[in-house]
Amino acid sequence: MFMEIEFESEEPIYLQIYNQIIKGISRGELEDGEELPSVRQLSSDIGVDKNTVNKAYGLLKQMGIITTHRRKGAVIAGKERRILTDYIKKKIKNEMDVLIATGLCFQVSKEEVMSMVKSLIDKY
Amino acid sequence: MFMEIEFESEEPIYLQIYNQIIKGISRGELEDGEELPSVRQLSSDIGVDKNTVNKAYGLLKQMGIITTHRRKGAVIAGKERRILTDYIKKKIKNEMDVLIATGLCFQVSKEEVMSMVKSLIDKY
DNA sequence: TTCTCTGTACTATAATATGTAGTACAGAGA
DNA sequence: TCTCTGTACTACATATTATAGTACAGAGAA
Repeated sequence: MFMEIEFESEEPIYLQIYNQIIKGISRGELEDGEELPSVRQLSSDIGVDKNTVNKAYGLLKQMGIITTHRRKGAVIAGKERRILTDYIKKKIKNEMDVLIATGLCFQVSKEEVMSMVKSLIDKY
Repeated sequence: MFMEIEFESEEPIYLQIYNQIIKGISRGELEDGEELPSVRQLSSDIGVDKNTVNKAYGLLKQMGIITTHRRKGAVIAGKERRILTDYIKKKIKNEMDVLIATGLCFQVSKEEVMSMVKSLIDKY
């Protein structure tokens, strides 16, 4: 599991960690039941504070994406535990809408938006 | 031009203003050369501080979406001035990628993601 | 048992983001 | 001259982000 953190990015570190684990699962690089590095291990590896990693893990746990154990650490939850709630669905739709509107506002055609999305999806 | 602000939202007010103007342009409700309400007017209308509205307008100006004049106030810029920079394109792609990965992580199929995007685009 | 590693919960500090409030100024136009 | 415009300040309060250190209970290995 590689984890690339951009410290110059405007995106908060804990969100970068969160997003990369989400992408890792979607790509199939992280499988159900697979153990993630411990909070202390990962924070040491990428050179950030353990509270920052813990925040990302806490968010993943809250979303039902990982489970945590006293000794085993953080583990990718089974597919059956990762449920798309109305809250998450609404949030995705709303953010997607803003991105589409931004593209259209900058003269990107509807066809170009669709093909951009398709090429992104095809990578998974 | 209607502007609905959700004060309970986790989305900052200045971003809500920014996004709604973007959507208004994409929907064709706001046309090239159309005058936006002044900073003082809009802040009074929606009940927020003028600095908050000014922040949204400043962001829109920086993106080339509006131009400002001493007397006329803020005006929707012509299409030819709204240029999709590499920075914006990269940002849209990156955020779209995260949204897609989140959907896939929660068992939404690729087909469902595509049809969700299509239905959102079709509204414009 | 003892030891180590795990998530987790605290406190504290610092920097940055967000929102509000008030004041002020120069330019444009009636 | 008068009014309205964007804009630039200062000041203040709160929230977010990130770091740092300490501490504790549970799980498992020795």
